[in-house]
Amino acid sequence: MSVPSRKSLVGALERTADVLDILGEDEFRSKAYRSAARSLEGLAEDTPELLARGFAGIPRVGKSLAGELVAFVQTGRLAALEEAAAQLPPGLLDLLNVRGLGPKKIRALWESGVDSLEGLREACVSGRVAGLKGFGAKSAASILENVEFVLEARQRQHLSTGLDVAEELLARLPGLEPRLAGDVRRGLETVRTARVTVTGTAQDVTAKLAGFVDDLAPVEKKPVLAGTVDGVPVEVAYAPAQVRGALDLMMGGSTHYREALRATAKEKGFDLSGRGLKRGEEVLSTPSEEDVMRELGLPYRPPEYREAEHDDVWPTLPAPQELVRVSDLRGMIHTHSTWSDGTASIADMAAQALRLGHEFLGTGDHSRAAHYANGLSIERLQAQLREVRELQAAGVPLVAGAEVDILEDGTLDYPDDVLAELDYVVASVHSHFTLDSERQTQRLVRAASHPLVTVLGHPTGRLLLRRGSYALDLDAVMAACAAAGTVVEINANAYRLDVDWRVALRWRGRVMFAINTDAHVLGGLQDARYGVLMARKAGLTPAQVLNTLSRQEFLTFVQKQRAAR
DNA sequence: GCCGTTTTCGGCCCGACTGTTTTCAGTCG
Repeated sequence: MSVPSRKSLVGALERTADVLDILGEDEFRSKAYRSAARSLEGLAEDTPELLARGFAGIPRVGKSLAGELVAFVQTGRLAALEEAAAQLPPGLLDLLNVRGLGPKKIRALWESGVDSLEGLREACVSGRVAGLKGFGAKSAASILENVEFVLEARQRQHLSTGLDVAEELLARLPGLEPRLAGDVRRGLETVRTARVTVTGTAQDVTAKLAGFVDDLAPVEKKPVLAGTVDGVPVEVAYAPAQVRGALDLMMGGSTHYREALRATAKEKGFDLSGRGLKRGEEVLSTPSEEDVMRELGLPYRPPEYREAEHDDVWPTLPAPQELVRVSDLRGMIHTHSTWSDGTASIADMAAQALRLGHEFLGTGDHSRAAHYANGLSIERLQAQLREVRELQAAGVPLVAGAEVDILEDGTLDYPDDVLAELDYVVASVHSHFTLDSERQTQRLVRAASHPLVTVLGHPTGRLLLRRGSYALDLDAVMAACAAAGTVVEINANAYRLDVDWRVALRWRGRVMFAINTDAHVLGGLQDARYGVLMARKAGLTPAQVLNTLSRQEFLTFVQKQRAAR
């Protein structure tokens, strides 16, 4: 049995909290599990180091939980979770993903006979939900809509999840030249399957993955083995070296691109499939994707640009080697600390950013309206500012900022004279998600046009696989950013990836973007990777990304931006 | 379940919104 990653420990603790909530246990007990999960998430060490010290000395993890975690690592079972989960139908926890449903409502639904998403959909349609105590026609309609969203989303994973699994596969397939394929290779924001390709045979793959991939089995008529890892669908496609190029192309997706390429090949008298490029009965030698394209007389299209949205524009976009990379990011701006709802101090966040090879950190804690996130009053903001200036004097490369709430009317949560003291300002929406499109648009346009706003944070508020954008004319907001010289955030958190890369692709060259992690924990700074993948799909070069500037250049940029307004 | 501590047990983030109620429970950020 493999050692569970720290991420799966976090997942197990969160799941325990969810189950306890639905069972109606002491809410503070479940909160303890949840805050222990947050605490583990924020650590830099992984499971072996934590096990070595018996999970001792971790904030919010006491003797009892430390013991449970040790047992979990050793046996793969979390006693508290198994005991609690045994009392629930297995499909019931999926209801937690439905917006508007919390533990209490889920319990009520369960008591009325609902035990799965499908059951809930049926109960909404039949009118049973609307008749339940505490529910009504409006909530039944909204629940139905959200259930459909979740049922659709259930087919997909966040990019971070898919990449974690796919990279674990790569590590377990040494000697077979393993490479990423499919959605994870193209860096799509959500993925259906964690897919890799190898040079070899089904036997080679099986020998290396037995015991790691569950239910590993051949896919009919394809050179592919499929299974699951932690419930995530995986596929490993294999081919001899001579046809590896065709395999990589065909397993590289998207479906749209693959089908178009097959059709073009057919027109030219070829047959292209995962088993190779054929002309008549002859299988052509195509060890690489480039070889296939050369035989077909077609230009090579980089994986980043293989979505339908790229069809008309990709030849005009920069070559992959010109696109922004993680190593181009010099500043990690829009980050949180213990001053608001982060788990690490400013000094620790800065040290971590430097360890990761970046040059400076920008603070960006929540403003006073964000009570739930321990948002900073003006007095606390100014105290934080003093701490930042002291750290700067001690040589820590920082810039001082804040993530300031955009209020309902589009004004900001701090007065201008306070904002002016900051080195930069990120303005974000965290409330009033349900305004109609016209008011929401006016609100964001007003904020984006504010003379002291540097960056518009996560512009649509979407949470991938959970909820879409609030109602909004996004192009009107982007136009306002272009007019005011306001930078648009590509929030790199794998659950947001907001603004969408398709929008960035469309507005590329007209507005500047910032790839921001919005990190609340030390490990969150590494999410920059996902934002970079989005920026690459949008065809962005370092010059189009604000935080590729040095600290001094960044400060100069903000000064010029303010002066121009 | 964790924490801080008056070292044994009480407190644990909180205001706004929604849809249901008929004064509020549940959810969200």
